[in-house]
Amino acid sequence: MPEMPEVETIRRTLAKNILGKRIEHIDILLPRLIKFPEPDLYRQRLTGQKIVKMRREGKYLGMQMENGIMAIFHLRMTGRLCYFKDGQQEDKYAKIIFYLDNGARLIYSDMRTFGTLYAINDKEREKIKGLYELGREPLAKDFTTEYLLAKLKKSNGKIKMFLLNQKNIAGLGNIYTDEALFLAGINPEQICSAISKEKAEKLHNSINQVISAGINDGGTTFRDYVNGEGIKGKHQNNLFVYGQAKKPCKKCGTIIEKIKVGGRGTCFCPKCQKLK
DNA sequence: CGTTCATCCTGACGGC
DNA sequence: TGCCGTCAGGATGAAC
Repeated sequence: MPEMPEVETIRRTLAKNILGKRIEHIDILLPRLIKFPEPDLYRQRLTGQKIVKMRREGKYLGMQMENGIMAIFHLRMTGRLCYFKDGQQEDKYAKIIFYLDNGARLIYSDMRTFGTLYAINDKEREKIKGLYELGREPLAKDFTTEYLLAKLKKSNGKIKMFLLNQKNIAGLGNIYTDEALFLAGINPEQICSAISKEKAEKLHNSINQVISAGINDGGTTFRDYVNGEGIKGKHQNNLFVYGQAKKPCKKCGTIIEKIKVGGRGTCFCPKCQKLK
């Protein structure tokens, strides 16, 4: 489940391997994953181009080409983008294959095929609604307590859903949302507008803390996630609540509960995260 | 406009 | 052993 720390780890591990390489040929095994432009034009825009920079915005991964085109990937749930050395066997869910000029391949694979791919110039950003509507992101200078508090005051929904909404904060998913709420001591069903300034400040710090811990651990691997070199993350060993249902809370020993909030599985400690 | 809910898809797992 | 239902979860678009 790639969230910001996972996508950032993929960005870094791919940059090491593919910057300066040229795409010689593209195999499109599942064309419907390419949302814009049409697959033929997608191939045309990227073939022969040199990869000059790797970017990331929220959970979107961007591969900047020398002709100004940006190849954008959103991995959704089970997408993977990995570098395969010459002769290395690809996995069975390979969907889009980029052949590079050193004999290696960059392979987009996806078991559940929810991922989305694009190739846009800088005037076409509105083609990807989720990208240009992204909120500010954790660890960024402009992600302040004031920004968070102002957004919270305007929301009548539950904090869990608020944090998952990319328009509010870019890059959080189910894992880091549950973890941040635990660290801040906030119940996932808490109504946003009722959250105090003090709690908002605590939440702001907790979000930054869990995201940087996730990046330092190279992401969280629960089932599918691997980085750009096919290696699993380590943050699954450092989780407080996500995936810990029926286990004792690491802070107070109370049994961690799992409930549904807005249709999403949600883990929390009923004692550390009391509803106010 | 804000919020909620079903939907896309495949595989793993539990119950019987 | 096999069949069925449920769950996993990011984003989108429809419905309210």
